[in-house]
Amino acid sequence: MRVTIKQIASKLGVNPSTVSRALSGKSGVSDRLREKIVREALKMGYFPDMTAMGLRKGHTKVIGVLIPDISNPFFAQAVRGMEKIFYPMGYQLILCSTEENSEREAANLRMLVSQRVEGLLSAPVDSGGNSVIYRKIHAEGIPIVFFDRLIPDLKLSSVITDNEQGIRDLMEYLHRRGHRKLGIINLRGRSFTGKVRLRSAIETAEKLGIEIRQEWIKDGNSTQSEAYEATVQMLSLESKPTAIIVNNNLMMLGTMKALRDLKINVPKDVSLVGFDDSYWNQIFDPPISCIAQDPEQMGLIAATMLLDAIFHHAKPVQTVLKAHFIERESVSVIS
Amino acid sequence: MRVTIKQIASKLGVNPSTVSRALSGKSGVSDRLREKIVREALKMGYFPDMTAMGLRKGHTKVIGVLIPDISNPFFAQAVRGMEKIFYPMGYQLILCSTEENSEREAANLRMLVSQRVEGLLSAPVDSGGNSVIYRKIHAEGIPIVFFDRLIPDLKLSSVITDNEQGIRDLMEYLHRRGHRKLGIINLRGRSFTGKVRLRSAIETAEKLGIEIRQEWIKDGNSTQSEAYEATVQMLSLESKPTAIIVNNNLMMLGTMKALRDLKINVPKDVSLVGFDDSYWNQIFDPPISCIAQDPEQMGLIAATMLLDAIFHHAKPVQTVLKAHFIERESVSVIS
DNA sequence: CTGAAAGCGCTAACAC
DNA sequence: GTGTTAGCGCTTTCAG
Repeated sequence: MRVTIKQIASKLGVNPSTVSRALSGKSGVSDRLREKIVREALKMGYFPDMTAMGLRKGHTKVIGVLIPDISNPFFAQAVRGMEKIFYPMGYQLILCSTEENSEREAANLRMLVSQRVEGLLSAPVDSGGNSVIYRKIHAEGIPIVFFDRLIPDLKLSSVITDNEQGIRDLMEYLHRRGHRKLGIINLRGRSFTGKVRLRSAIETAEKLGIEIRQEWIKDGNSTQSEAYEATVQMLSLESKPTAIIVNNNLMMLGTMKALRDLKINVPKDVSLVGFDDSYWNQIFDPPISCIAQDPEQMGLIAATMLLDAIFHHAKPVQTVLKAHFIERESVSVIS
Repeated sequence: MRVTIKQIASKLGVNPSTVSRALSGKSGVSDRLREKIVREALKMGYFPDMTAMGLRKGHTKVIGVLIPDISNPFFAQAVRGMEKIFYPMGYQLILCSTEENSEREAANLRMLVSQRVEGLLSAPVDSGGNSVIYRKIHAEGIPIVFFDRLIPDLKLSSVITDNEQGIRDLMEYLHRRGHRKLGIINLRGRSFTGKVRLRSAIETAEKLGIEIRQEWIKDGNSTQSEAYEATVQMLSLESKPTAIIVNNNLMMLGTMKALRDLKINVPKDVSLVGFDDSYWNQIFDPPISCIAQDPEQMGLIAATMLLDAIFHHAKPVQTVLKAHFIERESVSVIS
C-alpha cells in the first residue's frame, strides 16, 4: 500500500500535521525534527498525494490541453512550447486529442473540468459547436486560452497567426513573379483557418488582379489523402492555374506526392507555395517557398497568457502573431 | 464557486448520499427522484470532482505517459494509439516530454505518482539512469509498460520493435543488390535502440561479408542537424561506402538535406535506406526504401497491455513487434 | 428507498 | 515548536 503522511507520523511518534509542515517546507518545525522526518519519508518511499492536496488546497497544478490531431507536427510543437513554460513551474499537462470531433471535444472538456484543471489551452474543433460548454467553463472561473484557432462569438483569450497577412505575402510574391492564375488547396471549408485564408485569398486576388476560378478552389479537407485527390483533379483541368497555394503542412505532403506521380515539374510546369513550414518543405525537390508560423512560440505565448490569467486574473487578450515568408525554389518567373 | 453534490442535495432537500447514488447510476433511488436530481444537476452546471472521487475510491482514471520528444512524429503517433484505447474507457493521459533528460524523467515520474496515475507508459530516457525509481514505482503497485525502448535490467512489461530483424532485412536487401560497403548514421551511441541496431549491423555485416569501416560509423545523435554533419563527413572521405543506413526518421531529414546540398545523387552516387518510415520518405526524390515500424500500433498494444495489468494484474510481458521492409527507389543495383 | 456518519490524505486554523 | 481539530467533495457502509 501507499505510504501516507500518517504512517510516517506514527512511526516517528509525532503528529501528521507536523510531518506535513516539515515535508512542505513550512516554518514551525525544529530543524532537527524536520531532518528526521524528511529522512524517514525518503526511506519509506513517500510520494505526496496531489489529489488529496488538490482537494484540500483547491488547486491541482494540472493544465488541460486540447488539440485536434497530435500526429500533426504543428500541434506537437505547440505543446512543446507549452511544456517549456509549465514544466519548470511544476505543472502537468493533460493532453487530449479531439480528432476534430465535437463530441469528443465536449467529452474531453467535461473530463478536464472534473479533473479540476486550473486552466485550459485549446485549439477548438472547427465546427465551433461547443461554445456553450466553453462559456460555462469560463463562467466557472477556469481560464481558457485558444490557440491557432478561435471561436468567433467567444470573447476569450487567444493566440492566432495573422492569416490574412500570410496569404497576402504569399500572393504578392506570386504576383511579382508574374503569376496571374492561382489555384488553392484549401483546408476543410468550414474551419476557422480555412475560411479566413480563403476569404483573404479572394480579396487579395481582386486587389492584385489575380484570377481564381471557382474550379481552382479545392477542398483538401486538411488531410494528405484528400489534398492528393484535389491536386490531381485541379491539374487535370483543361485550363490550369500557373501557381498553387497549399493551405497547410499535411496537405502539402499530398500535393507533393500527386505532383510526383503526375510527373509534373515544379516550378517549370506549375509553381507551388505553402502555408506552414514543416520538416519536409526544405527537402522536397525543389524546396518549397512558404509562409512559416512558429508553433512552439505560439504554444509558449498561449501558456504564458494562461499563467497570467491563473495568477493575476488577467482580462482576456487577443494576440495575433506575424508569420514570415521563406523564399526557396518552388516558384517560377513568368514574363 | 463550483457546484457540489451537497448544494444539489440541499436545494432539493435530500441527502448528499442520495444525490451521489442518483448521479453515479447506482441502484437504490426511485426513478422519479433520480430524474429530478439529474435534471437539477444539469441545470446547476454540476461537474463531478474527480480528485475527490479519486481520493475516496482510490483510483483516478489517469494514465501517465512519458516520451522523450513530442515533436517526433514517431512518438506522437504512438500516443495516438494509446488515446484510441484509453479515450473510450474514460481515462485521461498525462503526457510528459522528458527531452531525453534523466532528471526531467525522474521529476516527471515523481509527479505522476503523486498525481496517483493508475499506470505508466514510458519510452525511458536512453541513459537508463532511473531504474531505481521505476523499480520503486513498480513496487508501489503501479503497473508500467515500456515502449520503443526498455531498461535491460528491469524485467517489466515492454513493447519494442524487432530491431535486429529490421537491420537484417535492410542489409540483406542491400547485399542482394550488390552492396558490400556500408555506412551507418547511428542514433545516439548510448541509446538502447542505437546500441541494438549497431550491434546487429556489425554482426550481420560479418555474416554477409559486408564491410563497415570504423570511419563509416557516424553518430548522428538522433538529431537532424548532427545527422547532416555526420553525412557530410562520411561522404567527404577518401573511400566511401556505396550505401548508407540512417537509423531513424529525424536523422533521415538531415541526411537528405546534406545529400541535396552536396549534390550527391541517390541512388546513382550512393544508395540510402532508413529505419522508420515517416511522412517524408515517400516524397523525397527518389522515394526512400526503409524499414517501417508502426508506432500507432505500438502505442495501442502498450496501452492494451497496461490495461491488462491494471485490471487483471497480468504478469509482466515482453512483446516484440515485427517491422516490415518497404521497397522504393533509393537503392541502386551494383553488378 | 433514503438518511446519517465515517473517512480517503492532506493542510490550515487554532490551541497549548 | 508541536498537537488537535475540522473539512476539502465524494462514496460507502450501516441504520431506519
